[in-house]
Amino acid sequence: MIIKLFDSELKVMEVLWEYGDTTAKRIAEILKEQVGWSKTTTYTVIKKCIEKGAIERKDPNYICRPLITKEQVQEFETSELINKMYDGAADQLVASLLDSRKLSSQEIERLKKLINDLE
Amino acid sequence: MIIKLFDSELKVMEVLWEYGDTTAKRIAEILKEQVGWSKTTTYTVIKKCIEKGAIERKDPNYICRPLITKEQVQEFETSELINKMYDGAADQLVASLLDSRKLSSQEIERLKKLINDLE
DNA sequence: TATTAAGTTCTACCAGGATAGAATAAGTTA
DNA sequence: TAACTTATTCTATCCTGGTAGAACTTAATA
Repeated sequence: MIIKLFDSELKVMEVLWEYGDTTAKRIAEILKEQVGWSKTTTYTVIKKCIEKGAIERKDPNYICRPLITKEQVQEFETSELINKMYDGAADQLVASLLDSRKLSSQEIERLKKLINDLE
Repeated sequence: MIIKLFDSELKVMEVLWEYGDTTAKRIAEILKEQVGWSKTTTYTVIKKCIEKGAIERKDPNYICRPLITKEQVQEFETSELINKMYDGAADQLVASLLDSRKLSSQEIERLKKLINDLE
């Protein structure tokens, strides 16, 4: 399933991913605290997420449950970046990362292991 | 230098990166052809790029010259993604790429080489 | 120099995402 | 059931990026 989430929607999803299934009320409290959102804002955005199929809310307790994982969104956003900035070539992105020294030596070690252990 | 380029600005920059230094007129022609932009739109966006320091235009021929490279923008956009979606950890992004099978086996081979040859 | 054409800027409109106040619905308790 | 609280939606505003028409300026040419 491919859904483009806006930044505001992402904020709501992140609460769910971090805190697990919970009520709209609770999400509102958390976002009030974290980013100062009014209760209404949170409810509006939750509604959008439900309409988009990113959240479902079933009786009896009206618990909000994410229908997409953080990994799915990561993948989607990453694909967008690759298409927009790297001509669709994922390896160019990695090459650029290695190149730009954005990775610490520990990270590089970890990746080296990852990639060599592949398949 | 850190500049956030909007999508429209990126279009102009991409023309410069691809075609090399050239006149506003030429850029307008290309973007007219490529994406249907009116001449005015192109000029407006070029102006924004100049104000932002992404393009310079010097006498006598009013040639537009990019002041930032595609690589810089790639790096910037990639950083944004990493911060937004991967808690600032670049290696998580790479791990996710390996995981999601976005990379062909050729690409993986190439990366394996790249990473093992590092340092 | 007058006329025309090309280059550039000024200004404005439009769409969409972010945000929230007021209104309404639903649930609770006396 | 009335009074009150809490949950939810309706509607609207604001802001910003994308886009371009009209006006203006500069250059070319008759």
